[in-house]
Amino acid sequence: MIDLAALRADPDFFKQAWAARGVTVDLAGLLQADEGIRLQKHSAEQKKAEQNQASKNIATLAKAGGDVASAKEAARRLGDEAAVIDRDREQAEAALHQQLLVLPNLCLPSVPVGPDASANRVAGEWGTKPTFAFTPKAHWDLGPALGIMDFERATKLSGSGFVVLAGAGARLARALGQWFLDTHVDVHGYTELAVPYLVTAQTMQGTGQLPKFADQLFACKDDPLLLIPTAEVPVTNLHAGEILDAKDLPKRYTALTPCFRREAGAAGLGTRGMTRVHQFDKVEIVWLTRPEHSEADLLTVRGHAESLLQQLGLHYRILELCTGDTGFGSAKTYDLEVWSPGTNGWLEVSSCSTFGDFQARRANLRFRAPGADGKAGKPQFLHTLNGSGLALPRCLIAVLEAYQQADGSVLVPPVLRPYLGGLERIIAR
RNA sequence: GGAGAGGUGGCAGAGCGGUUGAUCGCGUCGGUCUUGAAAACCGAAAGGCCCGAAAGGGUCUCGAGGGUUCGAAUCCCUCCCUCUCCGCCA
Repeated sequence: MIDLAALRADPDFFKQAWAARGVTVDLAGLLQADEGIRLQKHSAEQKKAEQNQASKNIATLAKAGGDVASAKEAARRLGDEAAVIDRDREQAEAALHQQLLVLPNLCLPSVPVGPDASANRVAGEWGTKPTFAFTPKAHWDLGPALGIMDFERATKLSGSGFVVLAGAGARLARALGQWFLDTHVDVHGYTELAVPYLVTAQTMQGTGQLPKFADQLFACKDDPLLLIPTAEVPVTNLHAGEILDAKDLPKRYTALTPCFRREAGAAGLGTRGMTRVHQFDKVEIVWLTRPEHSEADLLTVRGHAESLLQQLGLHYRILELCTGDTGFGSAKTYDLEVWSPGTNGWLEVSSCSTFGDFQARRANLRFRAPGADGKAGKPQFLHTLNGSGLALPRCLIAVLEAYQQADGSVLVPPVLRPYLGGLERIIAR
């Protein structure tokens, strides 16, 4: 949610920032609605102030034994008048609120301006593309051949867009998740959380999935709960409505959860294999931090995700998303894309973003820092960040394809072997 | 799912329908005292919004939403949550 007071103060700034994202907003309409609401609020409050005063007078008058009938009538009228104005105002406010909820965040000045993904900037590259003395296979051939990946039976169970992992494949996926989590906790210093996978609509609104992206969420039939599309949702909302102490910031959490995504609009999911599925596991890292640190913290988050890819020995590149490709709530995003030799393309395995105070406003995430005078300062919105660290299926794909051998077997990256009981090579069986 | 109890400020816990946005205590912060600390004493301290350059003024908030009333933390209704007991269950 954007700051309405800031919009009021400098509409042109917002207009330009939204234009950079390719969004046109009816600023005049917003400001007019805002102005009207504030006028209504003021006049209703004046009526209420008069009514409150009248009520006090009635109390003293009644104690003195006077006749209060006409005073009551006058007070009632004031109350009724205030109620009429309030009703109108509440309607206008709700309408304005709905408009604000679907407005995207502004990008930071450092974000490259551009219309779409073609304008994203490659901000770095690590490692080199592996070379093969044979033609490397794609994971959708490799996996089934090794007996560790079963698309047909998954379709039987759940329809298209699902996968069953078996044997060493299932264990390799689990190994990735465990190792990601352990690294974040033991090396990077995160606090691990195990969170609900079903959350309320309000929680979804806090991080920005609702109301705009309702068609991407799985919902329960008989309960008002929704399946999380990422751990970002429950983790970022963990402290919703709270005022945190500045000395407790930054809060740094990590969690491994399944992610459920309808991928509506991606006809047939658009891709073969398990690059895009309705359910996948992901380790997420989330920061709640002080506003002045958030842009620097974003690089730290990205670094934590990168270190995993480096230790896995996977070639990857860093994309700095342009204004037109930056997600709805994000102020700045880096994507990490890993090289997939089997498909000769890049796979997004991580997206690291700072949201500024956009989510904090929605979820009412605040902190209190000591003021200049040493006294407790006013509560203020904190900043939220998150990054995938990392998404499991595409890492699994990259590992299988990059570590495949001429005989169809796959070497296990050394860093994962302890999690696979020492297994060094996955062989068809 | 059934029965009962309850939801008040960081915590604990009062609160006849009328200066109660809220007693007291603990904790927190500032100060006095002290070499320093503790103790003691003094003092400060909820949040949102509106008007205002500011000073200040106003309004709303005692789980949420409605209702009764001139006036609701206090009365009524609905919902949510917590606790205890029972049932079911990984």
